[in-house]
Amino acid sequence: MPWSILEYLRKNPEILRESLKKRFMDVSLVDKAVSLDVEWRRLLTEVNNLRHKHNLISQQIPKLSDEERRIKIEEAKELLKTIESLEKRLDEVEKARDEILLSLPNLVHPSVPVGPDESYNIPVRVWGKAKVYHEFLNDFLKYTEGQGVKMDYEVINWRPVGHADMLENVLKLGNTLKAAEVASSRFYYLFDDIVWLDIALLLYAIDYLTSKGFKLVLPPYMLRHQFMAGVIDLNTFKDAIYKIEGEDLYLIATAEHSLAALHAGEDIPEEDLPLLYVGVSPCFRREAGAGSRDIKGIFRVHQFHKVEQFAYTLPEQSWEVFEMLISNAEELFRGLGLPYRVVNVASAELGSPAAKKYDLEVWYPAQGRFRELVSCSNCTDWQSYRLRIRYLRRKGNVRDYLHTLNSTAIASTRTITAILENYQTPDGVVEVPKTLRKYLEVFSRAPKDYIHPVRKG
RNA sequence: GCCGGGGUCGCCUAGCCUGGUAGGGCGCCGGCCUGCUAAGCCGGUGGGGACACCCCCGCGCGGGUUCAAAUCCCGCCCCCGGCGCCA
Repeated sequence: MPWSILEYLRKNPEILRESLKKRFMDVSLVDKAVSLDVEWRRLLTEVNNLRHKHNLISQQIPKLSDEERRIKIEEAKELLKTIESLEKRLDEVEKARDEILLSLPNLVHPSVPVGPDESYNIPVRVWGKAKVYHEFLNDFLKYTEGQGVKMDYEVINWRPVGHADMLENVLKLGNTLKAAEVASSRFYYLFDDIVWLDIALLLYAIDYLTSKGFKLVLPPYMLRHQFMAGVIDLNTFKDAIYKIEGEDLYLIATAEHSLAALHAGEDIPEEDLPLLYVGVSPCFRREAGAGSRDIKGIFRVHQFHKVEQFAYTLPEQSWEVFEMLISNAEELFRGLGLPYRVVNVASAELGSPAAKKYDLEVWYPAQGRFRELVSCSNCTDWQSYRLRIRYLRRKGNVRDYLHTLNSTAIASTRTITAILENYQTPDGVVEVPKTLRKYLEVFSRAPKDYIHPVRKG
């Protein structure tokens, strides 16, 4: 039972209340869970005692004479009626308790800034030299020095074209209007050089992480409800997840989901930990709560490709691995030459599974703001409890829930938008980041140095 | 999709027909013994509640029959083999 949340519920519910407060959630959930748990334990003891009585009678029956047997069977039947009604009550209480328990978010780590929205995110690091259009200079300084970090920049006097216009109207290598007609909005057709770019970005991330010892995985793109529910919370389910009609299958919104399910129900020997995986998959997202935000272009779409880092660790390793995952992501973006800041995400923006989250946000010169390209979370034992994944320590026969972590390595379409804004020149040409060239060289028709706008014929 | 075989406490396996407290082997943990190791012996090795004794639940999952289900019945999942279909 050493799931941290259940343990605190019984031993120190105040910790849970504090954590819910930090997330700006209803604290009364804890009190409900505590009283239901007390009631559950009381009923369980009562039922167990009666079941014991019934077992004793059952065991006597085969040894008795016919006459005595009839009497005992009647007695057992009477007892069963009482047990059944109590069991029904026990079952109800247990279901009610578990429903609350499974709806509780992870405990917020002490180092997480407390705040109701993303404006409370705290920048922890910056890298690179941002191209800042003079009209955006105030905003840029607000997001950097205004929040306590100093970032290198150069002021430019031409306004870059937004990524959506670059794709659709300047390079003419994407068609979201036709995709909207045949699929719906937030879908896209991409062509030629942008497709090569998508592939090269994936290869780049896969190459980097496998060379660091991560095990490469091509996972299932769909999961059963039971396993999906083990990885995400109800809100994510509602807003992000597509269901296959008529089947108990759900499209993954990230390889994280399949990678977390990879060891569901298993006990992993401690000497095998940490387990480091790099998954590559398409990601499907309903974006149900997004309204008309980022409706243009391919920044926020229903499907994209992503290379994902996933780790299973011992509880005492997870914070160290957490820093390792974000630094891997940072290294990838330094390789791409995209200027970024890393923020420690505010408590209310964490999402239920995470105890702490870093976002890596790249500077977008045409939009004049930082935008999230990487999300790195330590889910501690929140997912492993639901999926029943434990580590096994032979010394002392310890079996306990391990920690799971996940982080984007590279999400293809969003990274392409960042390249389109950061690598464009005033004449509409987009330079290909040098790191990607080795992954493009092998293809005869892939772009090598520049992506040029189509000339009007 | 159809037909047949199967799923037992980490692994292997007995029990199922003929209902009556789930047994054995291996591995692992702890102890005893021993100059050390090995062997040998003893105990433990699924979940939960009280945590001192103890008790309940657990044989792929979910129902049913019964005083009593690993065992009988129904539905589902997965694995193996055959047939069909297929990139």
